[in-house]
Amino acid sequence: MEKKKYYMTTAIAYTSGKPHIGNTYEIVLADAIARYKRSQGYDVFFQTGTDEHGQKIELKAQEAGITPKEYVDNVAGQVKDIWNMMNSSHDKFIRTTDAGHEREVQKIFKKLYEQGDIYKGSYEGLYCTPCESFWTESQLVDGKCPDCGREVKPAKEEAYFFKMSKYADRLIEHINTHPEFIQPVSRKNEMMNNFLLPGLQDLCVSRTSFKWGIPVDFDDRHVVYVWLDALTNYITGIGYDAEGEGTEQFKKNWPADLHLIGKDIIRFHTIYWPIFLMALDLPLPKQIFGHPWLIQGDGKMSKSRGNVLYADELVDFFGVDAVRFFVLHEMPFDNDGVISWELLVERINSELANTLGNLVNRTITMTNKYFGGTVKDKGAVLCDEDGAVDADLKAVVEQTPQVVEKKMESLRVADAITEIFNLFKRCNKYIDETMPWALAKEEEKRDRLETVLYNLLESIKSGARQIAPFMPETAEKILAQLGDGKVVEKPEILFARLNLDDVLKKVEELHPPVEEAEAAAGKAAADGEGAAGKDAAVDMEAKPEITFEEFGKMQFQVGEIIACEEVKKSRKLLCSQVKIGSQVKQIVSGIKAYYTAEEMVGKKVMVLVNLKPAKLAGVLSEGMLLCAEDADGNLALMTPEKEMPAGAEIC
RNA sequence: CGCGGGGUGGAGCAGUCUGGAAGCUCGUCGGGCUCAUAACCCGAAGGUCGUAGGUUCAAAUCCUGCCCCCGCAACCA
Repeated sequence: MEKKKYYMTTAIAYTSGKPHIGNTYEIVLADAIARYKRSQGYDVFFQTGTDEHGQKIELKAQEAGITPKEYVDNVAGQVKDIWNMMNSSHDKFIRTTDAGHEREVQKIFKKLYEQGDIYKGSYEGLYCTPCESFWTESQLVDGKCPDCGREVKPAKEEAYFFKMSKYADRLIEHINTHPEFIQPVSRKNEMMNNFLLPGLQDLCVSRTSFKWGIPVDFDDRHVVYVWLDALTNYITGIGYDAEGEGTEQFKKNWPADLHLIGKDIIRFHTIYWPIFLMALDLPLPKQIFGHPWLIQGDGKMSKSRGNVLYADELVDFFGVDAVRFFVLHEMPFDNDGVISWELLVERINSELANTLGNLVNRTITMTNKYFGGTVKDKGAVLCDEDGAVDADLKAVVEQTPQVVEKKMESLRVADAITEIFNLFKRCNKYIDETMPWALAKEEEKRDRLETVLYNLLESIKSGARQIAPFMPETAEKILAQLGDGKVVEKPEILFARLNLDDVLKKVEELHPPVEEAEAAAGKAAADGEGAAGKDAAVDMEAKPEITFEEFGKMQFQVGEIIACEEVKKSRKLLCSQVKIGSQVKQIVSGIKAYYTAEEMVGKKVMVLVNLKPAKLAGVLSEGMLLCAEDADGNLALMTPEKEMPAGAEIC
């Protein structure tokens, strides 16, 4: 019988920087699904890759003083390394800068243009020249540019648009008749209510404002804008041809069985992508799963606190499979999951070291101790109770694959892993129920003892084979240790128990949080106030040296706050009237969380006076109140240490 | 009225669509066991399911108002 094909993809990673653990989660999840499907006999093709065009990358490269291509080559290399390190078993890694992809995107663009789905139009809107941005009527603040507060004037910019509305009805119909199309289902309504039912706007599919993209071949001032470029990787990667039939591989694999993506881009995959496909007269993918995000549990992400988590560092600490296990097991189906050093250690100790590692270890030890490493199935039971216990263990072993399959079918990977671990827990319980060490004391119970160990070994092997898609290396190690007929003499510890304090200490050494800075700044602080020790110092990245002249450009003065109110519709802003000499300036500051409007009034504060005015939340701000900020973002206003009049220069 | 997610024993979550005895993991306490990585097994304590109403024989679950958190966007000037 021919194997059923299964084509799945991840989103392609945007190459603006090194992917962190949250990005890495997706590839691990995809890989687990791919491996599972393969184990089920599917002929899987698993594609991942990188999305490498766009203005942001152009800018990043410019900052780094290299070409965009050099920049993305570098990042794409990092992405590949991390994916490989995580043991991703992808069959293809596509880059949107691959020549084949670029050529095909041009052909697709042209085809859609020629058949009238893409038309040349213009971005009509209100243009702010200094900001080089278009705004709609509704975005304006007091009729002016929301960014800089200056005048805008009507302007047009040429652009290509895709006629979304033409296919909307067909898409709505498809979504309604294919309830499994969007996963989790809760997202379906969101898409329908927010975008489809109110009516789709045509999508702008080209840009002229930057160059780093795929040129529109018949109009090279334009570059293909991201979605048409990125989404099409799913078909170009397997050999789609806009002018022909495409490769055998394409014919075999399309439509995709699963697009695995983050919940943030569900809209693009469930609306734009299907519509593009309709326009190309291709069948739609069977399922799109918008997985939740992994978020950091221990406070805000902050480099100075060393809690931005990257896969390679976690792997250094815990090993690939422990990290794979954690992200797969800890991720709820439709809620964000939490990751932190503490949680990692807890899970690794409890599940991997205690439940699984220890089980394998104790089983092997007993097999060696009592039978020199080899046991056979003697089928011996001493009483009815023994029979019942054995039967129960076997039942669990036999049922687990089916339960796991059910979970995996609905993409509930975390639950599937839980089921497999229930099998291991059942094994631990079995040891307690049968008490091999007691059996070993009586010669006439030797056959029963051997039977017990045989059952155990077989059960663990079954569990190990099932855990393979999720923890491939571990599964292999367990099977190797249990051996075929003879267990190893000295079992290697699979997962050592970790001490949380040791781990945290090591983390701290790797990311010196405050200590070093404290030592450096310690002296200054010590003779200032008596409150040394407790006060954590803050380290920040050094900025380039400036000249005295540059410093002199900044005008600092003491200001007195004579009135202050909250900015409506804003969460962070207070708007103060600040008296500086004889004039009064209006200054908006993001300090609502730390000061109330009332307590602001009357304060003498340090003001940067000659900062270019800007609008914040539609309110004009004509300067800046200076604050000190600690590592947690707490703010304290700077005030003169002795009484000074409003307007006094600070120099 | 910007968009969205969430508030369930000390911690992290499931359960909510399809009302019907409040569950999982960790932690705590007590017990058992000693083959094992102070691991394993059993038991217990601990919850007004954010809050106020409503529907119902029955609400964590459905409806309405309110409070509080968190992302994104915006606005940390």
